[in-house]
Amino acid sequence: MARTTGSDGEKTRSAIDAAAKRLIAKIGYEAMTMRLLADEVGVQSAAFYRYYPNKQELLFSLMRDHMDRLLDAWEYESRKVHTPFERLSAFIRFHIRYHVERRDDVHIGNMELRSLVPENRAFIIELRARYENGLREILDDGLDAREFIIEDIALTTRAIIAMTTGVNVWFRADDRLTVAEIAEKYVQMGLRLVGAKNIATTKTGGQNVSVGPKIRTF
Amino acid sequence: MARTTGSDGEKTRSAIDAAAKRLIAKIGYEAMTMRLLADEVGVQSAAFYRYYPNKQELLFSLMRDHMDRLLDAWEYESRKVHTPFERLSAFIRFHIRYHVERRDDVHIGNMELRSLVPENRAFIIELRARYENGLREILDDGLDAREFIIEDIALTTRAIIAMTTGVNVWFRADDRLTVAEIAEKYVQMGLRLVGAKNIATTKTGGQNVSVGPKIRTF
DNA sequence: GAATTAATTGAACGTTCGTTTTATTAAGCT
DNA sequence: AGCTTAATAAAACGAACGTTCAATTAATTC
Repeated sequence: MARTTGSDGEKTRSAIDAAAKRLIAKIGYEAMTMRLLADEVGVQSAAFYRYYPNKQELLFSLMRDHMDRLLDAWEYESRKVHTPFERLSAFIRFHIRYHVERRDDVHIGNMELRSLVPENRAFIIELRARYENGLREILDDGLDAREFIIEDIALTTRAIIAMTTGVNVWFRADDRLTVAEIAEKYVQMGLRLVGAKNIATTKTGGQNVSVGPKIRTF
Repeated sequence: MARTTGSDGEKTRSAIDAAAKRLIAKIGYEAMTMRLLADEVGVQSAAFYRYYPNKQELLFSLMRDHMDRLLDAWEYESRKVHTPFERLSAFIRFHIRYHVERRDDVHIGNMELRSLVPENRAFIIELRARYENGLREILDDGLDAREFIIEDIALTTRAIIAMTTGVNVWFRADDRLTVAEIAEKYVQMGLRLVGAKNIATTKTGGQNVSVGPKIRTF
């Protein structure tokens, strides 16, 4: 046999991308063999090489595309907000939602950096730094405007990124909380972490009521 | 040739363990071939099978031993502190220090869970849950004693774990801050995250001075 | 409808994988 | 000194790896 009826290059390409994301996220890049990938797509493994020169280029392409989309999405989102308080809230909300909705992409981005050859790895790391800088600028501005209390901006940036990215590790769609609810709780925690002015933290004060809906708390 | 002069089973075993930790942390379990491992140790790959039945058992052994040591170390450390405030501070300090000092172990523990066969994976996940429970109990007690303000204990537990574990991702020994200094900053952030009573968060109040040394702040 | 291009198969390539087998030598014991 | 056990080397195993190649058929173009 050879070309199959109804075969279409564009469809096959996106089928390869989708299958690769699923497989790499599930078992890892090294563990995903070209034959496993081909089976998932429903073609022979040789068909792959019409679309990518090799396995490494597939991984790099998936990771770069993901980072491009992430940066674009945040740039778009960040235009809507202006005060440091609003911007930090928006960042955390955006980060958690986007990451939970694109779990495979994010998981691959976090786990498979080491599977990239050095040149490709450096490229992706640069994009990641650019994304983190978005948060750092918010903290900087909040500090300048005396809206935040932060001892160490670099550390706080990393702490917020790590904390919010961590949601992906344990989140399951059937959890007791929706993504939106979780995001709001993390917004609260993030604001408190930077000592945002209008977040009460005394025992009696309770939580700020100006942000997010009332949510059940287990 | 065969047995080499000066060869010693115990020494070879620990040489294998040490080399495997380095290699797996660096390039990943799947990417570490038995020949790479043997080269790192300075033996033939067949020698490995005197010490482990197969590659999987080596990974499982490394991960289980690490978790056992971690649990023991925290149990020992936790006996020294009693109030929720002290206990949370001690946990964060311990977690960061221990994790930074055993980077390879921790990195393997976080990255290679998926390389374990299901039975082994379940075993390690159980140990991880036990460790996280240690933190959860502290938050529980702090809430009961009205020393903490926490909306959601499960989420806050995960946030603190993620935030502190994240240090391992970026920490380098030649950074501007020592491990101890970083740990203290995270203690501050952690305490603020749970609204610990005697941590000031008003703009004028500045940071709590009762915990940790004064440290330069970049 | 013939020629061209796109998409894929099936088989094979050489290499490397984890592991096993067998032989050999060092160390420890009596 | 002779025997036993511990520790390794060297070579080989079949299986699986990423990738290539030639052949073949579907779709498109003229």
